[in-house]
Amino acid sequence: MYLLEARRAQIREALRQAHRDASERGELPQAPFPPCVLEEPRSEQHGDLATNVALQLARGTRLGPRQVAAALVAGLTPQRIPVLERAEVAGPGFINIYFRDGWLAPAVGEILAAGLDYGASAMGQGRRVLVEFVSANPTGPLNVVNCRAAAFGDSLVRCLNAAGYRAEAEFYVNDAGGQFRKLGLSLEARLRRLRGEAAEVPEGGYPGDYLVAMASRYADERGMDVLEQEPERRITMLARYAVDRILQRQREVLERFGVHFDHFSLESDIRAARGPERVVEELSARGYTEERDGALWLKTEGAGDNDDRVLRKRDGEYTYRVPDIAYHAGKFERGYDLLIDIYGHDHHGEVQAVRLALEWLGYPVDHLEVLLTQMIRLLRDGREEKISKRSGNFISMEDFLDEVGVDAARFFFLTRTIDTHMDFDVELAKRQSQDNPVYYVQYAHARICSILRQAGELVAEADAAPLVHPAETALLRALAALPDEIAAAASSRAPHRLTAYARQTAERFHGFYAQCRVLGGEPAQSRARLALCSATQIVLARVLGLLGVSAPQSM
RNA sequence: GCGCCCGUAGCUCAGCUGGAUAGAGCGGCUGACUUCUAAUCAGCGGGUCGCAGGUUCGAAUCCUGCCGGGCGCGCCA
Repeated sequence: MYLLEARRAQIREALRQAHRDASERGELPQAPFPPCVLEEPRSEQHGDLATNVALQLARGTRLGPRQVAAALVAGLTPQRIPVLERAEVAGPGFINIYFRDGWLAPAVGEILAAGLDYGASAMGQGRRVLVEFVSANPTGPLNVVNCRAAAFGDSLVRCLNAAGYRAEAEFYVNDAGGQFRKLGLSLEARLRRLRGEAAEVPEGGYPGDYLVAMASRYADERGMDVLEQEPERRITMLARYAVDRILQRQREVLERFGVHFDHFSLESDIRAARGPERVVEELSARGYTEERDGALWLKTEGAGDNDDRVLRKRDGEYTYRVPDIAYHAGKFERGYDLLIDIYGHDHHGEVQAVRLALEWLGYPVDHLEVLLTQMIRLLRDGREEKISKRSGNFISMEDFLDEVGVDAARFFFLTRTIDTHMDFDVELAKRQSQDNPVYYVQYAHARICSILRQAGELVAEADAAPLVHPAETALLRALAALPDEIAAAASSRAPHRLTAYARQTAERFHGFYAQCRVLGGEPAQSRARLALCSATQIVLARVLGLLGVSAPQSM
């Protein structure tokens, strides 16, 4: 158990004891002891930890909160909590708790012992989680929107794993259906133009330049024979070729971005396994479908959706949502305890229908969490640009990474919650990449590495007791908070908390650095500060690792 | 019209699931390098938390209604 957690548990137990004693003496009414939240007050004048339990307990009684607080404070004694300095009632009934100097020192040893595992917890209890994200159509290069989802999803997976879950990352590939066909047709048109025919990219197809380049490459590699094939066959062949190429390129960019996927699931495999047929048969057998106007509908209206949804079109084809449902059914069958989907907010209208279908198929939909990333509005020098593969107009992830850099890009996206509607000006982002806070954090890490190099000796363990300077304790406090931060980032699905934490920790280190000389001082103090530096280096490297950002040894 | 999301400093955004005096970065202004990396530090200025009600000891946070914006509401994905 980490330091802060141990202190909280100790205090909580003492308060519970005090509550029981006071109840027996008749000072407080008999009532269950509420969940007692102990947090770090915003102002250090309010102590090292504070709680509002007394305010909770006083609710619904005739007693004043301060009176309740006083009864509880009586139980906070140095006998029960050796490190306690004092506890007092404050404001409307808060209990503020002050510890003796040096109470944070043990954190240093904890961190040095744990190394880069520091902050890991068993919160997730080994539960298996599948996180699906990006899942971009394999019909064009990835763009900045995918970049945001990639940064978020990848970091979330890392946080979950650090917090005791067993999380895996999955990419779903829509390599079948209507868009797949249109990709094939678009490539065909490019190939024909190459041969001098006046072919046009079909309506709703993909007019982007990347298919022009791909057509030349195709011709070089395989010639034009494909154009003599039967229409359906050549469309499929070309689409397959294009998807393979594009997916390969997507994987390379994601790799470069530090985003790792454990699984790629293909829609074509799901179709080959007759997943869509099975879904439709099962839903129909259970009475959730209806034939109407030559199509087959899922009866979602009135069940939480504002309309019925088509499953099978009049032309006999399945709508995209059927393989989607089959895919999710398959994910449940694969034995995960929790499924997390990360989609763009433009897909949110589809979520309810898929959830309903899965529920009707008997799957535990409360184990399916759908997180929606908000839209990015793309600006270029203040003017709006439409981002769409189909319009062929977008900023590719590759270009973005070329111009802004991997670390700055990841940090940039991870400072925002996924709920913000971002106005994203590429020119501005490029200009500001020099000012990106990521360098502030990395610089702190590099500075520490420099000190440790010069110290020449490895600090394995040290007596951290001499750390009493305000800048030292402020830094210690930040280091001790990492386990809480990781747990919170994982459980609230909010890895962006860690960018704020990283920045704050770096800030405290820079402050410490400016005020406290590490090398060449009094030996005991110097050793303690060296240990503190070492612990800080571990914490920064750990957080940056969870964010997918590099931790340079020098800058 | 209906659904989801957003509205916090000049700009870009946090605000730990209801706590004490609302924060950061950038931009603006002052200072600090013969000492472990100045990509740093110290300081100044900047706010009717969109508006109006409600819930309670206590609201940027929860509820309702408005106003403004984004995205959905395809037999496209």
